[in-house]
Amino acid sequence: MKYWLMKTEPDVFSIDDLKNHPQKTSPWEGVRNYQARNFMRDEMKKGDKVLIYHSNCKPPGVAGIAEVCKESYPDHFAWDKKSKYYDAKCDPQNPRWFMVDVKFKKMFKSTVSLSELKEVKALESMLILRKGNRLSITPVTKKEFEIIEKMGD
DNA sequence: GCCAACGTTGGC
DNA sequence: GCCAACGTTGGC
Repeated sequence: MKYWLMKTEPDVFSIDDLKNHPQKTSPWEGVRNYQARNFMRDEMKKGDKVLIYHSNCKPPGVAGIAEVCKESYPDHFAWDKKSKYYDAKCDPQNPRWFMVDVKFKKMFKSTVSLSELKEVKALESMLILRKGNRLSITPVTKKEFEIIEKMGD
């Protein structure tokens, strides 16, 4: 089993939105970055654990936990002209973008903020803490996941 | 709102 | 294939 961190802007889609979805699941649509796509398409498996990270908000940080409940399939929003994730260069016969579905697991009592994460020595190699990192999906180690989960409880 | 860091685009 | 210009991300 693998561990991941997925960023989302809570104004657009928050962990509360995930919790309130039918069956508490949702497709993770709209990823338009090849590296992040490759993680979803090739490496994310059912049952993998996911830290849900809220970005572009106060405070930024990990808000809770989800898990992968459906493995990759084409992101059909790419050819939905009404979607804000529409990509004119995409051909449904040859999908370019993929997504997985995630299921809500739990909300932290309070968000484990970015500044708190930065204070933990054992987390210093996390990609999310690197300056200028913009990748919206990053792998995390089991240890990192467990430390953050404990911080949130 | 600012701006540094990054990914993508497109001319050459 | 290089790289400048551009658009986006995201913390502050």
